[in-house]
Amino acid sequence: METLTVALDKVLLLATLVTTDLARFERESGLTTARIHLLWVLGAAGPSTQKSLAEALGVTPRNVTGLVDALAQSGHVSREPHPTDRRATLVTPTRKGRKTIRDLVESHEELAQQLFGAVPPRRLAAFVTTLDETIDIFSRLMEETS
Amino acid sequence: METLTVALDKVLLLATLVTTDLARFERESGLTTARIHLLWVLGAAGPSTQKSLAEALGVTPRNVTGLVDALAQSGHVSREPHPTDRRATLVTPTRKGRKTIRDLVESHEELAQQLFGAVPPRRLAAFVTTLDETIDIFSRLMEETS
DNA sequence: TATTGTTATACTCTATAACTATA
DNA sequence: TATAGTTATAGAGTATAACAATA
Repeated sequence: METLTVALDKVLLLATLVTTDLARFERESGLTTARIHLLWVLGAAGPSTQKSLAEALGVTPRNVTGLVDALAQSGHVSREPHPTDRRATLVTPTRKGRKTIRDLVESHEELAQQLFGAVPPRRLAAFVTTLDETIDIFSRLMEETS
Repeated sequence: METLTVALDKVLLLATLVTTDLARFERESGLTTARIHLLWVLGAAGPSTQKSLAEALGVTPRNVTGLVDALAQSGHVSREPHPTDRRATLVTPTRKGRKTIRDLVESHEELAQQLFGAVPPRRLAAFVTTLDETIDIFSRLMEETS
């Protein structure tokens, strides 16, 4: 039973370390977590309405208004007219925004390599497999309790 | 290289799942993350000055004032006079606060068992070992870049 | 002179509700 | 009538700066 607690502590520690790395990107880019998250979604989905961003981020449309205001102010996105729906706007990354998204992807890949690059491939495979099992168990637990 | 990205994605997913579980505790207790964190530290350290809480939590003393105000209002802690330093107060958990801390510890242990209880012991040992390596690498990386 | 905790002020993220323009 | 996005308002967490009481 003690082994179990040790393992969870390590997962929590790892989660903290990953969070810390994201914090570093925030400092360097001058952006906040919420704005980075919006840019990340925008990078994956392409120009989007604020409604769809609100759904993807799991926040209210009002909140998206504020985030887009800030990202427009800092020059990362612009509001473009929707081609067919005059009520809607298409939030679109600017050149600066696209560069930030590229940096974010690179930082993500760099982290993956530095985090796991030195682990022997055989052990890495075992790690991924065990993590898969763990996540399966965890996911079922979450479904039961929610 | 692709395997690396997959592995990091799983760690991020796991971190999200752990966060989700904490959110459940928040809903059930009516507390927020910041207040739970303070209670957690208090449970580990015992009655503490606000200064030491600020250092443990990595926030400003002013912030602790607000968190202790809220936790005192909800009946989880009280401000007691410091026995030797009349400037300082000893933030002390009430009976209700102590119960919440016990629930939090139990929830933590329960999570550990549900998360890892179904994993065969041999695999669990491998998991912990691999995670140790991973965290070593990650920690060194963090030190270099900070 | 240094330290503990407070008041004052401000910014970010988040929410609900009411409203405007458009579909 | 329904939807996209806004203004209005509010609460939580965070910060810096100035200040009081005490060390």
